[in-house]
Amino acid sequence: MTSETSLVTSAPVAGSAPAFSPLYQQIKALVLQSLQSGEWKPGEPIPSEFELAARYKVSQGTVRKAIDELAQDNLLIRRQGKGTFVATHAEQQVQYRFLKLKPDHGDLNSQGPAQRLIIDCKRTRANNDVAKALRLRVGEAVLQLRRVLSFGGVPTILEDIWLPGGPFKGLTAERLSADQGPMYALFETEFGIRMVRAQERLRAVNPSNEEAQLLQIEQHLPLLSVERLAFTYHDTPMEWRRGLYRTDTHYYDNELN
Amino acid sequence: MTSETSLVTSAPVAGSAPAFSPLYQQIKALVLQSLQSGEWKPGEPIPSEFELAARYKVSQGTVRKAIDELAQDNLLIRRQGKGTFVATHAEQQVQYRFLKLKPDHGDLNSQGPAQRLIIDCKRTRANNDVAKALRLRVGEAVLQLRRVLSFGGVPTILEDIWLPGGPFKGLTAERLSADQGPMYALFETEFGIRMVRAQERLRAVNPSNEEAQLLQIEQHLPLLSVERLAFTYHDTPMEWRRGLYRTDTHYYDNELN
DNA sequence: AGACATGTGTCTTATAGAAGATATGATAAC
DNA sequence: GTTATCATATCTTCTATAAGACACATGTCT
Repeated sequence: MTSETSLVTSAPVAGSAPAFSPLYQQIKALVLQSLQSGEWKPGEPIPSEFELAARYKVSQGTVRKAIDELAQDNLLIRRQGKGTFVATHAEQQVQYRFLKLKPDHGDLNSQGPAQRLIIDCKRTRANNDVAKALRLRVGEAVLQLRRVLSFGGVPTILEDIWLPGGPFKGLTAERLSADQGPMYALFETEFGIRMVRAQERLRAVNPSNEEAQLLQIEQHLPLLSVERLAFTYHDTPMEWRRGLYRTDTHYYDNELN
Repeated sequence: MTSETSLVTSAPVAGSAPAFSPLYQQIKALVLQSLQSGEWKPGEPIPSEFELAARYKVSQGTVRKAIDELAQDNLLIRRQGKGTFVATHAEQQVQYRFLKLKPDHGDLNSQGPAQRLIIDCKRTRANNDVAKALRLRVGEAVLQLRRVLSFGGVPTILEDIWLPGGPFKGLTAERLSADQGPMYALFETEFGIRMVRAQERLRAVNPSNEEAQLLQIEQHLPLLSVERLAFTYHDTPMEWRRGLYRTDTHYYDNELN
C-alpha cells in the first residue's frame, strides 16, 4: 500500500458539514484511483474481494457493493469463479462497444471485419470548438485524423477525430494503420488511456461535396451526424470526434429504459 | 395473498434439469407480477421490504436485492424514509422520459410546456409493418394518430403513432386533446398500460412534401427519423411510432457507457 | 416551536453455503 | 512409461440470512 488511507467513519463529526459518503463509496473511489493509476491494467484481474477487504480494513460485503457499482458502470467485469477484471475495449465479444450502427439486414461482422482507410493524420492546433470540448486552451497541440470505415466493401462511416497532443504523443498514421482491432484498444495498450463513457449528439445533415465523395454517395443523401465526446476516468474528456453515418443501409440503434 | 406460491429452494432436485434461479430472481418475478396485475398502481408505494419479506417468507436482504434490480430498470423508485414507489410517466421531474431531443441552447421547458396539435386520429387496420412490430395479425384493428409537437411556438416534431386497438379501446382525439401532460401518463391512468422500455432506430431522411409542410420547413432540410417500439411489462410491444425531429435547432442526446 | 417516537429505506458487518474455474494427485487404461 | 480420467482441494464470485446502527420523513406530544 502506498499510504495510510484513513476512511471516514459513518458517523460524521457532530455539527460538521454533511460532506460524508458511505463506506462503499469511499472504497469505490479508492479502487477507481488504482484503476486510473494503472496499478491494475485493462484485461488483468484485480485482487479478490477478500484481499481488498483486508487491504482497506472493511468487510468483504462492503467491497462487494463497491465493485458491483463499478461493474455496473462497465469499468470492471465480474467472472464467477475466475475473478474480477479491468474492462477493456480489446475483447472479441464486445468489439466496438461505442458503435451503435447496425445494418438493416444481417450482422456488422457478417461480412468480415471493418476496413479502415486513413485519409489524413496531422498534428495541428486546437480551434475554439475543439479546445472547449477537450478542455484545452485554444492553440494547444492536437492530433487530427480523418478516416473512412467500410463494411463489406461499402464506405459507411466518415470520421474526423481530434485527440489532445500531450497524452497521445507519438501517435502516427503508420501506427494506426498497422494495428488491427478497435482504436480504443490501441489507446489502452500504447498510451494507457481507457475510454470509459461517451456522450453523443445526433443530427441529420447534408454532406458537403468532399464528404459525399469520400463516402462515394450522392450529395443529396442525408447523413446521420454523430458528435462524440469520449471520457477517461474522472470524466476527463480525451477524444472528440464527429462521424457521418450512412443510414440508408444501416440504422443507429438505441435502447431506452 | 392470492395463492400459495412455492419457491424453488436453492438445492435443486438431484438429477433434474438445471432450471432453477436464485431466490431473489424469483422474488423479482413475483413483484413484477403484482406490478403487471395492477395490485400496486403507478405512483403508489409498494409494501415495505419487511412486509414483502414476510409475505414471501424470505429475508429482507433478499427482497432488497430484488427491488434493487427493479429500481435499476426504472420500474420502481426508492425514496429513503418514505418508501418504494411504482414508477410513472406522470412525474413532474422526469416528464418525457423517453424524449432525448434537447435544444441547442437552453432547456426544453424554458419556453413553457410543449404545444401539441393532433393532425389526425383514426381507427384503421394493421398493415404488414405495424402488425409485425406490435405482434398483431395483418388487418387487426389499430389506432393511428398523427401529431405535431411545438416548442416555443416552433413546430419541431412530427409523429405518427400506432396503437393496438384492443388495449386502447375508447381512446379518442378529444380525450387526447383534453389531457395535459405526457401521453404515456394518460395511458397509465386511463388504460392501465405502463410503458417500461423502448427501442429506437435512428436515421437521417428527407421529408416528404406533406411532412415538410406540417413542420413548416423547406423540403431540403434533412430530418432525424426516430422509429420507436415501446414495451410494457414482459417485453410486450404496445406502441409503434415514427417521429421526425428537426435537428437544426435541437439535437438527439445519448449517453454511452 | 421544539422534542420525541415511529416507520421507512440505507449502510455495515458477520457467517455460511452454493456454484464456477482451475490445479493437483491418484488411479486406470493403453 | 505415457496418457487419459476421475476425485479432491482450493480459489474465486454468488447467494442468502441475520442483526444492529444510521439517515430521512412524518407525524405527535409537550
